[in-house]
Amino acid sequence: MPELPEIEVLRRSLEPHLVGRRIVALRVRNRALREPVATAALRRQTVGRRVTELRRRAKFLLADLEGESTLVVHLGMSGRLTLAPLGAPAELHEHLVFELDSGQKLRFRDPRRFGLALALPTARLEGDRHFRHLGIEPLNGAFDGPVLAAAARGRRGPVKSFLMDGRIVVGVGNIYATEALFEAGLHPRRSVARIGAPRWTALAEAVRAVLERAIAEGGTTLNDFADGEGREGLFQVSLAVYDREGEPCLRCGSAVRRIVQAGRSTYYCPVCQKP
DNA sequence: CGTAGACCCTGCGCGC
DNA sequence: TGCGCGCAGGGTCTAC
Repeated sequence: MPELPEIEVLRRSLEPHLVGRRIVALRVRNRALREPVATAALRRQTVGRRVTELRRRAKFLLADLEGESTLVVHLGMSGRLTLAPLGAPAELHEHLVFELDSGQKLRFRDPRRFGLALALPTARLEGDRHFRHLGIEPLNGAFDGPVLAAAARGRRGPVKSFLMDGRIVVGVGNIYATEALFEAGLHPRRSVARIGAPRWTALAEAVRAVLERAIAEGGTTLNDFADGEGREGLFQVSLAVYDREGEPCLRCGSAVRRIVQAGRSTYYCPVCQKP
């Protein structure tokens, strides 16, 4: 479900409901996520503490808590975090419930269970194995063409895989990698060894622009994305090529093509995006 | 070292 | 209707 824009939209929607609130109880209904939930440690580092800040790193949502601890949540493919009144009945696949002193509860629902929830000492976040390898944030000022070009030096392989490699740049998943390549006029199979400085700059700008537009539109709701208050995104109507196989390219009218790279669908315009 | 593929899991839409 | 198949927004581990 979620890439960087969806997590950022979720973060903004949850922020006013979580910051300043205290977690008063944690219910673990199913601990079999991507990594088994360490129930006791999670409870010890969250319950009784007030949320001081809600942040995002890559596709992780980070709730800093009193006492120098941070609740880390990753939504995987199908995860969802929503607020509900304390008395609301549990949903199917509602694995974790954080009860708040506001009379609301924060529910983590994830049918496929590729998601993740853990708590870490705030100071140890960056060194933790989940964060250690992460690359640059694409909405940072430091992200630009030369940064991409430098990261690509000595590498081979298709530019789409490069864009989706979190060790290079974080938060860009299958939808937004596909869209950014269209916007930059780059064929997804183009080798990173055959991209020059101007194209790297165009690509960095395309990544940033696509992500920012998606955030402004509330994210992309293909099936089930919603923010913390259940609002769906609108960016799917702005998608230029993703999930549009056979439909006309919005720029030139050619039929959009679909290929599979590293097991994932890629869509592109055979005219606007040259190999 | 870097890259491709399998795999984790459930749900949905499609064709038969 | 019901069933099987392919596919889905992520990440990690293994085999080359």
